[in-house]
Amino acid sequence: MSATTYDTRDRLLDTAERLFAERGIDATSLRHITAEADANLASVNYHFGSKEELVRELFARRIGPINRERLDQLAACQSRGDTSLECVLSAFLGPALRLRLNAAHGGEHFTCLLGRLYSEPTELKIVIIDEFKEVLARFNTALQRALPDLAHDDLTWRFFFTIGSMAHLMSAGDLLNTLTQGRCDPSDAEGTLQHLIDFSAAGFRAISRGDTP
Amino acid sequence: MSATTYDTRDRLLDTAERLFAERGIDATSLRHITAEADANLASVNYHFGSKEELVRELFARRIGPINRERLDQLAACQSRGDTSLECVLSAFLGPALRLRLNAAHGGEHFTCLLGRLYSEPTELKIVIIDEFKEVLARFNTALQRALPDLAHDDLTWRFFFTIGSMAHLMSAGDLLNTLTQGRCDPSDAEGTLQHLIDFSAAGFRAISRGDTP
DNA sequence: GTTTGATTCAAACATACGTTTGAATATCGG
DNA sequence: CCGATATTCAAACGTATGTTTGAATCAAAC
Repeated sequence: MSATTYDTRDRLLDTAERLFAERGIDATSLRHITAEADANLASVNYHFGSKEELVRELFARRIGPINRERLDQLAACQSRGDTSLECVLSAFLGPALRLRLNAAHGGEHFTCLLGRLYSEPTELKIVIIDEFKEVLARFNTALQRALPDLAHDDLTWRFFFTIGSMAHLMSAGDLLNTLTQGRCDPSDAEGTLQHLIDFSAAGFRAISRGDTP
Repeated sequence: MSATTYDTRDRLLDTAERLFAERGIDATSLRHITAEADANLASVNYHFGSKEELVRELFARRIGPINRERLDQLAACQSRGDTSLECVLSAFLGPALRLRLNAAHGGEHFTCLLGRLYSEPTELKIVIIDEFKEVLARFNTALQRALPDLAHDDLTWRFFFTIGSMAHLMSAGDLLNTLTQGRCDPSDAEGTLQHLIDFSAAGFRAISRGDTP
């Protein structure tokens, strides 16, 4: 493979990522992508085989690193002897929220795509969720250790709510920024993370009236 | 307009709602909708003018009632003298979460669509958000009244997180049900509402370390 | 029973899509 | 410089989409 190969391939991936985030996957045509990437229409099928494979590769190249960073940070908490809820939440939420800042790696557009994935009906979701399951399991036990008195189902509900807040932040964060005229700015990853951890940690520690009376 | 008119129109709306929820709007063709609704292909354009108008009408017929119910319940809290955070949250979240139960009105499929709307790039969102803005403003002041000591920006962040949890529940609630093998079941609207209120209310009441040190 | 208007229907239209093809071009080891 | 391989390119293919059309069917009023 020559240098040009990688160039076109990566240009296609980056352009597709941006356009998918802006207009949605279905609504973005290969002609649109290749036109903006200064590539030939056939190049997508040459380099990836099909549009679906392009999408798959696009997600794969980002999701792996995020989940690895999550597990790394969780391990760092534990080796540091810090089993606090805040540390676990930071390990889970931080890598995803910081994606927005990785403009150098083009992560800015991907956050939106990833946030939207949770609610999209595509079967691609199943592949992603599968890879996500191990991370979910690990963090579940870490959360249980941080909250030994919380009923297991309550923990599941609250973890789900936290993921919802995170996903909403990723997919609709720009809307929040607009509506508040910049007063709440999700592109400040550390401040956003702090806000979300404050909110979520308190939610996790709430006294449950749900179904354990 | 004869009775048959309404029949076909409503059959189209209901079928479209279900298919859109299952496969997404873009991925659902008029041929698929009309075939499944036992209607002619041209009937969509006859009754609605275009696919986009069908979508618009589909959202309009559900969103109005939800927001009206929200404001009604909020007014009920206030006339009852109950200005508690829980009452406000219940007024906001309840009508949306209960939609899933309104199988009689076909609301079950719409929750998924509505939840997804928050993260979809369609310009349809702008129309919906506009109608949503007044509701948002009313609940914002109600929340401020319930939490007089909370900084305004903190309140905005936390309201946003709450909406994220709600949206995630609506669009991906089935996933939670599957992953927990039915232990966490979002189709039990009242139980779900209680869980979410517990979580969110505690999050609202958290001591902020965000940007007001 | 005929007329009028609303609704359905089969067929066609134009356009856009993802994919394939086969020739042209670039790249690089020998 | 040559030959092999990798990449680009313009063009076409087949299919699916949303929309339009004009005739056929229906319902009810006169």
